[in-house]
Amino acid sequence: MTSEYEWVERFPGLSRLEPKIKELLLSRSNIIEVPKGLTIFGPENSPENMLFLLDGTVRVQQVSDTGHEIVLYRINAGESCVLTTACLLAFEDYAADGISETPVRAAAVPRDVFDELVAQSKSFRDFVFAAFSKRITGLFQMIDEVAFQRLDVRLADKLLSLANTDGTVMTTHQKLSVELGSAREVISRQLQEFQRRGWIEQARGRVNLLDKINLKQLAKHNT
Amino acid sequence: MTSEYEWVERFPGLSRLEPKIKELLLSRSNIIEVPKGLTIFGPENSPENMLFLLDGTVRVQQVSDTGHEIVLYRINAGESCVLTTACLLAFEDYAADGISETPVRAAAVPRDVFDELVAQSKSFRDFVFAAFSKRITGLFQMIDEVAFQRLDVRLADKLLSLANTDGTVMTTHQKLSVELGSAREVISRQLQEFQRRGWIEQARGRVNLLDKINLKQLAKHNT
DNA sequence: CCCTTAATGTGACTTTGTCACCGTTAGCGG
DNA sequence: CCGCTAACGGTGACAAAGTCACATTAAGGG
Repeated sequence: MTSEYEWVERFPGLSRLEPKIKELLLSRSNIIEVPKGLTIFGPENSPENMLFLLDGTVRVQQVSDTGHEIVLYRINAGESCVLTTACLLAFEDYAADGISETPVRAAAVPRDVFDELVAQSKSFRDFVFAAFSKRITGLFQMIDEVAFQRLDVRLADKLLSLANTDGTVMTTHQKLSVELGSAREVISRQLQEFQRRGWIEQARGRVNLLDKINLKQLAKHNT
Repeated sequence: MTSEYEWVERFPGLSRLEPKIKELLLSRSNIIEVPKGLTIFGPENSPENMLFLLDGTVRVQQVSDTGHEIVLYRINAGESCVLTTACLLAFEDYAADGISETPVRAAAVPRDVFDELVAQSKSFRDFVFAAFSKRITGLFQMIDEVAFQRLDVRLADKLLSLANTDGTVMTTHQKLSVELGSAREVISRQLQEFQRRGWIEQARGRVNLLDKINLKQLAKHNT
């Protein structure tokens, strides 16, 4: 089908590539499918390919030697694993895990092809560095939040960003604590406080956002 | 003098460059000198050049909108401002400040030359991505530390890494708090505790490390 | 030598994290 | 359908870290 063979068009930064480059990218990449919940890359199995996500999302998180976990960022459809790529090109150990949060479809580009593309195409270079830039800016902001932002603010923000269109968040307190690099009990208490204020409603494994206005009001000290 | 014209040799990753590429890098770069304490790049003045540090160190830090500050990393002699470069190539706002911590001498490479080098030289690409990789790994570790490590551990670690050969750290409590993204009072109290244990000795604007063994013992839960 | 300023000290309080433990609920195998 | 298990969430007591307001102390310039 068309969408498979012209996946490049789905990437805003890549659609302007020189035709010859597009050809190369398309011919030397493989479409792969990954079921939900799999560790796509991590310290153990360092990736041999750069991935361009066509469908689904990959959650990148880190496990501390203290046993704590924290979500670093997500890769969504239309984005690529640039940070992974840098590490795989540099033969450095990648310190984080990439886990498919949904079923994922992606185009896998071998590292030598990646290198060739960087060499030959200015547009591709721009794409790569722009992606880098975006991620790094994100990491800087994350450091700021973890170090200085109040937890209630961060939680409100995270709830809003994880919410479905109907205002529900299908997750557990435990998972929320990993999102923020906090502890489960702390999240539970904060959610209780939000509930007490009538901003949310809770069920096992789900949070319903009742008052997005106030949540946004609290969260806006952030974004 | 020789050192000026052959600065490339000082960079382990660059000395193996193709002679033609070295030529290009040397001929199209300018040696600049910056006094101590200047903001070399930041959100206001985004850099037009990629810097290769020949002498001195640049401290990269971030100012939160809450007024808090935190040191992200340092660029030492023999290293380059890759993250800055990514952001300048992508025309993104760089969220952090780069401040010369000492007098700095550096080779400045304009962005178009940088792009050309990336295009033409495999060795240069490897250098760039290796540098990226190192920084990103560092940022990941930093997130881990800020989120999960105890402050006493982090402080001991930081004192050891900032210490002079004679075991003195010339800095204030305020500056130490910025290093760790903490508060001055918290640092003061922690240093008092170290002093009570006989691990350090304090003077205004200086900390003397008396018992590095125990400090390392505490810090080793880290590194 | 005074006087300004940066550096440090301190107490009271809030927020966040930790630990140990509890009851509840969903899901699964028999 | 029952009972078991593992995941989920609740709770109190405490420790660690951050915040706020203010006091005290050195250093260095005029």
